Amino acid sequence: MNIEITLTESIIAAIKALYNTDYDSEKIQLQKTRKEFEGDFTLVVFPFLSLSRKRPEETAQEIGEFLKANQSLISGFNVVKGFLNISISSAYWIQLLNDIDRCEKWGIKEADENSPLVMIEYSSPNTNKPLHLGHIRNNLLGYALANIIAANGNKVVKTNIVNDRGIHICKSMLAWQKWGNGETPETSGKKGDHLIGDYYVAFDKHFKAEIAELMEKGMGKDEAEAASPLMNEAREMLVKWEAGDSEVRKLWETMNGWVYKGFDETYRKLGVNFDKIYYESDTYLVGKETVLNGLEKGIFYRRDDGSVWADLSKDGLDEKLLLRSDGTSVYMTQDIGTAQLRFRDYPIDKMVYVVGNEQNYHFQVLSLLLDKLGFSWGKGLVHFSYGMVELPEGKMKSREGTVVDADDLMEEMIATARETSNESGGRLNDLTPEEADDINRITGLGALKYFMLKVDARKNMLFNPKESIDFNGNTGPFIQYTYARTRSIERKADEAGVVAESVSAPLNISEKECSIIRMLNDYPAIVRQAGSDYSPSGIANYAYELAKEYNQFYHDYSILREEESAVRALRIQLTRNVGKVIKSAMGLLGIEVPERM
RNA sequence: GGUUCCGUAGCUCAGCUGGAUAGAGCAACGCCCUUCUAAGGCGUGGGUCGAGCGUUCGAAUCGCUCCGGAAUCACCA
Repeated sequence: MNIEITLTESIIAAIKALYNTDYDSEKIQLQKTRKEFEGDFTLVVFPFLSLSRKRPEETAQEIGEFLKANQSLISGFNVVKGFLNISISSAYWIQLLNDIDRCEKWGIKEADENSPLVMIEYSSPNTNKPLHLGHIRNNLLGYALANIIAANGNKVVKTNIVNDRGIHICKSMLAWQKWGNGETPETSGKKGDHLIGDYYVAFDKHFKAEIAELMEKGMGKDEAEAASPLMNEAREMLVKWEAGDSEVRKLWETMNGWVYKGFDETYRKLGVNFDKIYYESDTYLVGKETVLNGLEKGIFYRRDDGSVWADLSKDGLDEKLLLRSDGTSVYMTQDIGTAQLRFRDYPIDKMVYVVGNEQNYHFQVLSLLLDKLGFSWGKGLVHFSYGMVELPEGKMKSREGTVVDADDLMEEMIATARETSNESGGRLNDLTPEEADDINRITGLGALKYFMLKVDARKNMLFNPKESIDFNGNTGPFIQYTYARTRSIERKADEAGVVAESVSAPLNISEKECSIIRMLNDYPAIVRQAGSDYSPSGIANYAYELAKEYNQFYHDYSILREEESAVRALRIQLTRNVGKVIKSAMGLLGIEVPERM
């Protein structure tokens, strides 16, 4: 039984007995007592003044006395102004710790056959360049969110829609044909996605040179862009692709294959994965079909020039183009097609799209369109909208070469972790190089992941490379370090043969221990909250708070050397459960924790 | 211009279903490694919570109006 619910019920009983009034449990304001006051929970009594017709202090006092007399869990209370601070007995907290200890997965609710199915789309890369910092935020958020939703008792399908067709990939293909001399990932030693990215850049370079040349000859900018032979060639290639030209298709398949191999490596390193991958080349035609279907049903309308539109003015939005006058599809059409295919493949109850906030409007429209087309989850789709990642110099711009590459960044983080562990006394020296590498990989990536996840996803965030590599303070490695300590203590306790299976009252526990148990008690609610708010940052900040609290405890109290065996057992048990919860919370975020570091 | 989001310490961020003296980390300064991992702990300084008005016993939190910043409003994706 949850302690807060029990207390709330007691309070309602007290109000009934003292003031003969039925009070709604929703309106009871029970909160955790602030650190500087004594007690565990605080009842705000201001709302009861009109019932008691007494001053705040007196009201709090009489409610406190009633509670103390009628609820055995309450060991005492004190009154400060209109605040009634209630202390819960040590016996209860010890019992709770035992319960948590026995529980396999504290705070995690597993799905069963009847659980709703949530599909979550994230990553969604283009195949013409490697993943960058913005994708990292997307991938980490998407993966963490999937874990959090699953931990709240939902079936989860992680999906990725790959943008594998369009003018962008034709540009890379064309550049490779012209200047590649048959270069492959094998011959060049480059990762496939980087190789293709290089040709995309090459195209842009030559294209710009062409424009400059044409403008020198007296053309305007738009005119020059339209006349560019290079761009026209790319467009021709796209037309050939759409027509199914075998040569173009073959090249497309080869080059995309290189890119996928590169992406797979990046995803593996980052620790994210997918259950089902969709390709835009498979979905864009379905989208067209679905839109034409909608047109027949009168959901959409056709203009004189042949283009197809949705009128959303009744929903407070504008009109939206769905098919161009030449019959080709636009972004929105493709998303509709992808939705159609997904719905065929899975009994989706809820759809979550992890996509940047620059597309807020797009998803508002998509939600309405899917609803009109009869998708049951259309209206309630969640656009998990996250802010952009900015650099100290400003925004990332590929043209200005300020893009932070995902692979490079991960390598840099791991290298810095290696340096840091060497500097701090060579603490990994007794391990094999492979073991040490693994720990450096875990902490380096942990620093990166935690840095990205601790910030409220909605906000634009500043990524300062120097600061992110700092492993002090509110960082992933700090939490990992705390975990490594708890594991170390457990190992030592095992060696010494100390048994800490169960602890029983009577035992007076210190305020610090009590405070940590209270934090462990909060974990299920934190997971629930993160699930309903779609907020990985809530879990991240909780993990930090818990780690910090334990670190202070670690410094202030001896754990293994406490003479009294019951106290020692309690502290080891506490340590074990802090470790368990940290590992669980970090696991939800997709961050590994090392056994030592 | 319309819509949406953001504005909290020098910097990066928590806190936001209204509650007590607004919290961390970084940066600065001073302590603490013969004691379970110093990637640590303790302490000092630093704030008109963008501004104003309103609701309330009580506002960083809710409402309105401004001011600043971002995104979006393409037959681009």
